[in-house]
Amino acid sequence: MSLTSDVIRGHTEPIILSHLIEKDSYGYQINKEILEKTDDMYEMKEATLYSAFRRLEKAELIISYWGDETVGARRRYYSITEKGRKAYEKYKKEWETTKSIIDRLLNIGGKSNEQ
Amino acid sequence: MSLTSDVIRGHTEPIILSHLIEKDSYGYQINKEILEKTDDMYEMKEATLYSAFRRLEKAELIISYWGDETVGARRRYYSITEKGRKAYEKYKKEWETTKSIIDRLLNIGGKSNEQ
DNA sequence: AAAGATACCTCGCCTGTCAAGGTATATATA
DNA sequence: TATATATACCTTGACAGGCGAGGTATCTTT
Repeated sequence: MSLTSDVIRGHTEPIILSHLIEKDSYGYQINKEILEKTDDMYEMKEATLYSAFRRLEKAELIISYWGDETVGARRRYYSITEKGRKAYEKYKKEWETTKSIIDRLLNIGGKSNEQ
Repeated sequence: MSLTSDVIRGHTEPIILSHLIEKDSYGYQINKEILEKTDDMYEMKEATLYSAFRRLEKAELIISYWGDETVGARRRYYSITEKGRKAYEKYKKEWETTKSIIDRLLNIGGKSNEQ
């Protein structure tokens, strides 16, 4: 594990949205996909994930429905809304800004160092 | 103002350290320099700044001393320690990792999209 | 005299993370 | 048969960092 929770804070929701943009999904699956995508460098804890689902649904960025599994444990699927897509696009742009601002504040990038 | 507090969380301390690497400084000055560096896009709130100073000093990443101003308000200067320099270098490396992981999780960068 | 800049500080609320605990189903293994 | 492991959901309560709101003191400008 590599990322601290303080650094990931603020990205939890966009990360979830980015998964739901590709396809409807459910908690357990998103959790595993994050692990895989990051080569185990980041694990979103279940409690964190589910509390984020609650916030996202309340904000109407996602909606949920029960899967019709006839076998195995039931799954609650989440689907991104139009509002969610827009929020995600906004988040992405903000992230580009964030990166450049933090780079500047950490003196990274070599831009305008001299003179 | 652009950065949210959730996104900045985890960067407050490295940002302060990056200022102190260049020169000893004090709260009010660091605060203004952050504003200038980011073209007013990010303001570190005073309460945030001072609580970070407390943490950093407790962790021995910085030390403080009173300036000898004979005029104007007194200033408490902060100086980065060797431990602080090392922590800062570590933070910087971690930030590079963080950026690439979040990029990946947000589907940014176009890397490995198509097999 | 009043306002604004410089400079410090604390208290207490709010919010997101997460350890710890729980439930239920299915399958593999000893 | 029991037990472990994987799948799948969930809640509670502690904790930590950000920050609004409030405070103090000095100096300069109007």
